[in-house]
Amino acid sequence: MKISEVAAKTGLTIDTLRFYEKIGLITPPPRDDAGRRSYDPDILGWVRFLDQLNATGMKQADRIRYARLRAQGPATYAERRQMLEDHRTAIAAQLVQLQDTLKLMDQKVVHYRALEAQHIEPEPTHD
Amino acid sequence: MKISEVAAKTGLTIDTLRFYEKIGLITPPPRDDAGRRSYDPDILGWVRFLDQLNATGMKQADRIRYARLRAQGPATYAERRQMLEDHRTAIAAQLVQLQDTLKLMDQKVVHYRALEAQHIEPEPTHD
DNA sequence: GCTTGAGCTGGAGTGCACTCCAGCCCCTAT
DNA sequence: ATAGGGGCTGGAGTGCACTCCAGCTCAAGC
Repeated sequence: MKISEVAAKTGLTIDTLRFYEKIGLITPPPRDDAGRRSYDPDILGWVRFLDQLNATGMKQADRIRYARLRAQGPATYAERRQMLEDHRTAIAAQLVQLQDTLKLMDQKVVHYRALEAQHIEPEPTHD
Repeated sequence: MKISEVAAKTGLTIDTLRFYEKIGLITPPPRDDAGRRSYDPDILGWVRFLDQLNATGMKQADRIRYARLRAQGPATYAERRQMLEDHRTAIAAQLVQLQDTLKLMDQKVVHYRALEAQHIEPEPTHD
């Protein structure tokens, strides 16, 4: 796959893909005769997984660490599992925070509706 | 309350409190005779609320907009309610994302445990 | 055979949300 | 009365995660 295809299918920009490669989130793909990146389609799943870690608040440094472990193969299974367990814990904490705040939003919306009913805007009169 | 007390009770730093004032998240408190900020304890609830919006992904610009509306009083009830409803929607979306990823973490942890069982690290032998 | 467009590199720039600093003033305790 | 600590201002600096750019090469279509 060309870099533009990977960009289109993952939603990242071409610049971001190259940036991810530079910082070690993506292993450098082989190049074609003209020196252009030629990706294995497997990259799509990996990029989407990275995106999911991103969207759930994992730091770049940790994603890089995970990517490096992954590149080292089976010897790092335990360490990778530990990272995922830690992230699971972080997600659980975020879920609590979000649920609390969701509830608060609902309460406040109800509260504001009551306030709005009391505070009728003085309409411009034309009589 | 002195700024140091507000900082201690909210978890923000003194610098951050002054910064929040500068950008309009906090209305400038009255000053004592020596020109030092003297906060009404009500500030604590407001700061914690801001923190909650922050922790659930609301952008600075939106928090500032909300703070400004709040400072304008009852005339902005409807607009504030709308902002909270929008944020509620955003939170709901994040919840889905987090739940999906939580599930994925669990699956991957199970997967890694299986892989670990198959890949027994060759221990250094001393015989 | 030349233009167009995609891709390449190294490096500079951006936006967000703080965070730190120098140099000053005031109040309190010794 | 003086030394220390807290607070003040305006402005510069930081860290993160990209994002953009100049100037180049290469391959393909007209």
